[in-house]
Amino acid sequence: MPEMSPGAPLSDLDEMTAAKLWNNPCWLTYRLNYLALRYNVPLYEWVERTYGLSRPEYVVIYSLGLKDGSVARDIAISSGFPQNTLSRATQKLVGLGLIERSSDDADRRRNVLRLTKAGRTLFNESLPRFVDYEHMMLEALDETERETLSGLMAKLVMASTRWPARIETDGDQPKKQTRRVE
Amino acid sequence: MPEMSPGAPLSDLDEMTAAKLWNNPCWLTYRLNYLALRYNVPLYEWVERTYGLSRPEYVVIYSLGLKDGSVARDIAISSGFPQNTLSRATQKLVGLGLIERSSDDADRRRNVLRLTKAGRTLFNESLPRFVDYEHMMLEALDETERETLSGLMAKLVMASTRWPARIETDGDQPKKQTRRVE
DNA sequence: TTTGTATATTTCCAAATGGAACTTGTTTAT
DNA sequence: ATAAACAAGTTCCATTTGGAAATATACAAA
Repeated sequence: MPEMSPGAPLSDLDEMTAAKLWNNPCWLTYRLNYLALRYNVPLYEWVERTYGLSRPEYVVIYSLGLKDGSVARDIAISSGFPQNTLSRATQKLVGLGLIERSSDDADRRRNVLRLTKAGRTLFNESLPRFVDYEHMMLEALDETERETLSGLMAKLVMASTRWPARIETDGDQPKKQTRRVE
Repeated sequence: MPEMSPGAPLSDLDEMTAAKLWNNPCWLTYRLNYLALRYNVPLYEWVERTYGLSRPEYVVIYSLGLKDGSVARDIAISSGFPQNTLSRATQKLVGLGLIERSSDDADRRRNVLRLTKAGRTLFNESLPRFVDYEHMMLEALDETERETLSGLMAKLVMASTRWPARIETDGDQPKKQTRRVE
């Protein structure tokens, strides 16, 4: 179990953040969440301010930018947003003329989603902000380190299909004395 | 810019997830979000089911478990939840007898939060689930790789204090043709 | 002092959220 | 074939959320 206690540069972190980073049995997952947050918050705030789109709405645009002609369910699975949230998001984006929806002839339950010209333009125009911010994050590492990090994270992702999506409750004592109060 | 196209084991990923993982200019941040989600969803669902506590409520418990005697603001900064959400969470936890709140005599704006015995018990009892899940995630790596990953993520975290919390809008064209429709 | 600014927390409220039920279409089993 | 099970998407609605204003305290400057 690796542990790091860096010398100087944590001075500008508050004590609790420092504790969560350097003195946390779940070092990996806290760092994952912390770094994800540092990225998501400024970028999605920028999207909201610039285009008036919420995070799930932009996620639809981004997802179709990477793989056009998908269905809402694919976006739900790959993004973690629930289907009804994405249903609302696609409705709004159709209204804005950023995507179009056409039902799949082979299976008419499926609504195939595609970027319109305007949607593709928005994607092309906004993507560099995301890429630039990520590049700035990676400036802390040299090229070799970036490749190492990419490889290690890829290993985790590939292993992730074997991780349980649900944690079972202990069969024994229900132990629910704190449930339901109010 | 590293890129990975692993041979076999992505077969059980759907196509859009695969595109986001292996064909995404923002490989780092998508993997961060993906791995964080894979961890957060099952664990916080388990917490809700087992203790009836929401994610921000449990975050308060966890934060105080790592650093007791903090104030709500420390938890907000280190967790990313807004202060009013944590204010509500602490109120509920006080009502449940899991934490206690006492105003700091030196600065009476500050409400110092501490775990009660029951809160400490809940923390001690639940922590192993989080630790075990993280250990399971790390089984994909050997000890050397874990240390490398820890070090690389620590480098990013230490650099993060220099990342902007807000992305400025281009001074030039306002370009807001998609704002406000409905 | 007094006045102004900053900080910690709470309250207000309009909007977003997501679980569950529902609709429509497809597949499987008998 | 027909019924049951399943799947994609939507709607309903009670709850949660978080931005912004309000409150209370502290600190700094004139």
